[in-house]
Amino acid sequence: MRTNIDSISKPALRRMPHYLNYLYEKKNDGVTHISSTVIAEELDLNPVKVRKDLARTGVIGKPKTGFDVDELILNITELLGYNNSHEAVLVGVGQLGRALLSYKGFASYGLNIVVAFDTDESICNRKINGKKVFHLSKIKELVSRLKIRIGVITVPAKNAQDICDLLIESGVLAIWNFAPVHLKVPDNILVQNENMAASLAILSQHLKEKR
Amino acid sequence: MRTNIDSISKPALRRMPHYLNYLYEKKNDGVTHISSTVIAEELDLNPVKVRKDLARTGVIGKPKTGFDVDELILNITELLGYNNSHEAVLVGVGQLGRALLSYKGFASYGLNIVVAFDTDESICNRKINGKKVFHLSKIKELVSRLKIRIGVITVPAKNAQDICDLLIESGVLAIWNFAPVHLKVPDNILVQNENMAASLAILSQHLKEKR
DNA sequence: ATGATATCGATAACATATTATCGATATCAT
DNA sequence: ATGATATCGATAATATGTTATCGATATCAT
Repeated sequence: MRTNIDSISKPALRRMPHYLNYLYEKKNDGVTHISSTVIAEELDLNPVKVRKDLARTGVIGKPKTGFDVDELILNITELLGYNNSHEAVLVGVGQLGRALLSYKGFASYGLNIVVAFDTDESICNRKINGKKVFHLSKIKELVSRLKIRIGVITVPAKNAQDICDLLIESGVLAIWNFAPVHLKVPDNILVQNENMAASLAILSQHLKEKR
Repeated sequence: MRTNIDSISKPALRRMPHYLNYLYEKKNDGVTHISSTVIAEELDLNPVKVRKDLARTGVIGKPKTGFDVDELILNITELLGYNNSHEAVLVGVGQLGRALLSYKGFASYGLNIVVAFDTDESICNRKINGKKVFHLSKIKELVSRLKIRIGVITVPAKNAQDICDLLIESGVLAIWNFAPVHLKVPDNILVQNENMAASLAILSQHLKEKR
């Protein structure tokens, strides 16, 4: 059994950003302390689960008062690595790629897409939201020189594996994959699939059950 | 204990589109039969898990031969409701909204975004990818008249709850939420959060563990 | 035909995640 | 000060999801 002190379950980790959003809202409303009960209520979670998650951040709550909002925000932000921002590159400047490049919100999540790549000459050497688009042939040189660790894949399914390989060759350690394919990678590389189809499956199932 | 014959776990459901993609690839390569072992190998899953998932589709495999690819494709497609397409509306025609409107791929997932809404007059009454953008004030009338059941929310966080309420009032049963907030909804309504921040959390954690 | 083998499908063991229970403690009202 | 109460945090119970085991069966080679 691996009881790493630093290990945190993926489900728990995925909940953290939710807590953070919620806490920011509350802080904005002038709230300084909040109980796990209330959080659970408003986020439709089990209070015990919330307490467990929050305990994981190292913040300790006070009976009758709850947790210090600022302290929670600080620790969750730290835990999620939103402070020390990660630089990333994006490959595939289609509609979706463009949307992600234009999205200002990633900064607050500690992600900073610094450059993009595409094979289409007509898009290259432009800027989108201040980020320059290079031809794919430049990727290895740039990624390794800039020591980029995250690659975002927004190319068509059929090209995704090749791009993935290229990214890993260039030194990328984690891949955010928007292409609907399973990517083959070495053990030490993480692939996070952004899985629209899977979400749709759940929506569709819900509608089926309603009928 | 609820042992509904029709119930399928969410994790399993989320895996289904993966199988489907993979099976299409294989079919394309001329493969007619495939074993759970091979699928598991290539998708980095446990073979038993694959068998369980496939069993859930109703297809029965043959020892030594494996499962019939066409049959699997058919049944999974059915299970996921990709045949009887669901019509949806999208609210919030910003960068992301536009990208989703332009994405042709949803059709094959049984999702059809038919119209979009926004409050910005300057975007209204145009078409994006053949889908007309209406002013938000028209939403209730249109959604209820067209009997739309799915709403896609791509508005800023602060407006999301209001839009959500509006959609539900108009008769929507399932919501695909891209705004980073927790939406409060009645029990019978499903919210599927597309959770970029959560995915980023996992990426970031991986990088932290590498260091 | 017969035996070897790949594969299935069912059951059981295990791991993980969620929920329930309960004693301890800080705050608040009296 | 004192007692009532909300809340925490630890431990236990449950549920869910994953993995292992194993007998049964269809195919293939001899």
